[in-house]
Amino acid sequence: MVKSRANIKDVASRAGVHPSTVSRVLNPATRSMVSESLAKEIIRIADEMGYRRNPLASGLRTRRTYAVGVIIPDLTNPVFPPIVRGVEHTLDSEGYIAILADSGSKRRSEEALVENMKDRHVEGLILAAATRKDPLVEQCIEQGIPLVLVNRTVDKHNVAAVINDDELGIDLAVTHLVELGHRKLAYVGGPQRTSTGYARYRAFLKTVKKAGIVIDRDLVINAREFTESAGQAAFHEIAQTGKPFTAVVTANDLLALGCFDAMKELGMRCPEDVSVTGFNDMPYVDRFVPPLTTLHIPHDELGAQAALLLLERIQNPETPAKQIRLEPRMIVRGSTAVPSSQAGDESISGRVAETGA
Amino acid sequence: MVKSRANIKDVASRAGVHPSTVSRVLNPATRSMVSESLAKEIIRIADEMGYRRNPLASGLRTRRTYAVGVIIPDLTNPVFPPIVRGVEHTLDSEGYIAILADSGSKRRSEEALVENMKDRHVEGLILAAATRKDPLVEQCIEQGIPLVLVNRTVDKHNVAAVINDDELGIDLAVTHLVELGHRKLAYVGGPQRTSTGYARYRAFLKTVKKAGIVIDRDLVINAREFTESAGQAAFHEIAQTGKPFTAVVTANDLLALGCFDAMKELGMRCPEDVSVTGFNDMPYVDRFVPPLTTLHIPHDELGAQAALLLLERIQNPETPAKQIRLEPRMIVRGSTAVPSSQAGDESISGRVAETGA
DNA sequence: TAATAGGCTGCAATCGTTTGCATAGGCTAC
DNA sequence: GTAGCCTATGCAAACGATTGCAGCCTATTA
Repeated sequence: MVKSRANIKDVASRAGVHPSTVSRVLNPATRSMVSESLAKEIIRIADEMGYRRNPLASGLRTRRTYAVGVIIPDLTNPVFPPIVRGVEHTLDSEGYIAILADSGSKRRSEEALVENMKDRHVEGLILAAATRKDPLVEQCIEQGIPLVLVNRTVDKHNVAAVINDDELGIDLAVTHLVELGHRKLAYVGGPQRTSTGYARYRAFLKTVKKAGIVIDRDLVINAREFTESAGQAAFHEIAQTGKPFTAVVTANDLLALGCFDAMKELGMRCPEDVSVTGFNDMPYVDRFVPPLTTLHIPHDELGAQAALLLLERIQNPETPAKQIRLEPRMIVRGSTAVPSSQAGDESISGRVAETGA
Repeated sequence: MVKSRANIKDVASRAGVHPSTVSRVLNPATRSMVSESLAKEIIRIADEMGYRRNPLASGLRTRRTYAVGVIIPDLTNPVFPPIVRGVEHTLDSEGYIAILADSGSKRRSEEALVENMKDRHVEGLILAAATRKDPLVEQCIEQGIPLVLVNRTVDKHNVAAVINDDELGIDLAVTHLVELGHRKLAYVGGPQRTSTGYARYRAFLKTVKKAGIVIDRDLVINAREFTESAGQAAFHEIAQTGKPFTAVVTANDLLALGCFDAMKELGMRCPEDVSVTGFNDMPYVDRFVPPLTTLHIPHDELGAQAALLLLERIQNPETPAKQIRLEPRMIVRGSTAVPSSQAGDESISGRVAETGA
């Protein structure tokens, strides 16, 4: 404000050349057009004068902003900060900035946010909260906005995304429980409108069949939200069937926490009565009682890869829409254990009946 | 990219007027210059054509970007997401965007980030990680960049900030403990280079004196970082003195968690042997063992107020630099209790000696 | 030695808006 | 009826950078 920076014209007149020459020197792609000695001199002068390119002017002319929009459903959900950080660091190292929008409060629709981003001429968009059939995603694609999904994806395969390998994750969890000796498994899943909720649910059914275990469908509940209270309600619903189970696979740490809550209310102990696995490895789940056995997702990496993929697609819009799947890692903690000998029938269903009545 | 939006010239020619007239109509401040009927007609046409102002062109001319930079030390520290969310929501509702930068990885210095923001012509800056004497802050002020600190502030009073009332918070914690009957208090503080670390430390000494309690200075340790391991180390250091204490006031939840860890290592129980208070009320501290008694800070509100304050200062740079202090709220949970009768001397120091040897 | 090629640099238009100034009416007032 | 004023609009110059095109100068070649 006080004194505006030197502009390209200032540099030019100081160097005794035309502004266009300065522009060419300062632009790596066109630098070779200018004789080396002059280029060096101009660079020296520009540095000396503290010249910095004005991105507004430059962007106006070139229609590039070196900005991408990042839309997050809820930044206070501990899954997203590391993703955002990964995205931001990667973007920054490539000279891009991240315009962050949290669509959390329903005050504003995601459409409005995307519209806003478009107005700002972002060069691409990273969406962390797509649903399986997301009209917003369709819209972006139709409009030709480079788009990368992260964390969740859509059913159609023609959109770039960086996600977790849900099937592998569930497989690891189920295998872990089976190896401990569990045979009667329950499942608390997430909303089927999300790719994670859906994929983990499908994976559970598939993995379990592969392991030769027959699942009682009454012990499989998909919650409507990935929240503690939804997990709690789901566990109660499962317990209320009175059917025996020694372990619960959940699709998300928060759901697992909800299960903990429900178990406490029902007087059940984890892992003695029922083992529980989570998904995500949120911060501090190792400090809960019991420490949660869960699947670690490299969220930073998810974000970094998403940013990279987006930049690639910005460079070359014809790049086919890759789907990158990162591997989760099983973290065994205290919420899973060998099923207790008398586990199963009477002990659990008895307790439940007691409380449920 | 496919088809570029209608621009002001398109709208003008469709309306049969000069672009400047359209510009005036579309700008609330100059709308009254144009006859009402024509204005209405132009607006209709602009809407119909889906006209959207090009912020690059507009910004180039007006030197406004409606963008502010938000610099966060580490987004994965649970304190910051709600702040960022508060900031972002408020900015958005005023037509501004948030350019987020996480200075976490030391790869890039904060100076570089600020420089970057300046290059991007942000209209102001929100800094969440100032130290008490922050050269960066000085630099921003010198350069006349509207600046608001949030979460932490600097010693000088001429800079706008939205922070927590640290003194009140510590007062609440100490009062709570004293009311429970504690007299022998220890303190685990944070880095004195931060305003929070410093203010809480000063507040502790002051409050304790006010309460007529004499503090053994060996039981007061300021950790170098606000981390679990630093808290753990500090607690060990305190315990190693062998001096009696029944409660520890900490300057931060992470430090408190570190104390939990150290106590576990020393075979001490919380709250039976020693009560612990935290500061921040991070998510999930209610699920730890024991659930942490701490001070809740309205972080969203902190962020929202900071954004508001910044916008105000952008509007009118002459606005005096207000410091807004939000009140923390005491949340009593399981980590504090009445001191046990035999608490203090032998029991604790005995245990410590045992382990420490 | 003259023609030509090619490498450097300058020229000027352009990106889309904004805004000080000019001007054309219509109106009031004398 | 005309001078003067006010209002509504147009004009054109910015804002700062980029880039196709033109032109100059040097070097190469015949």
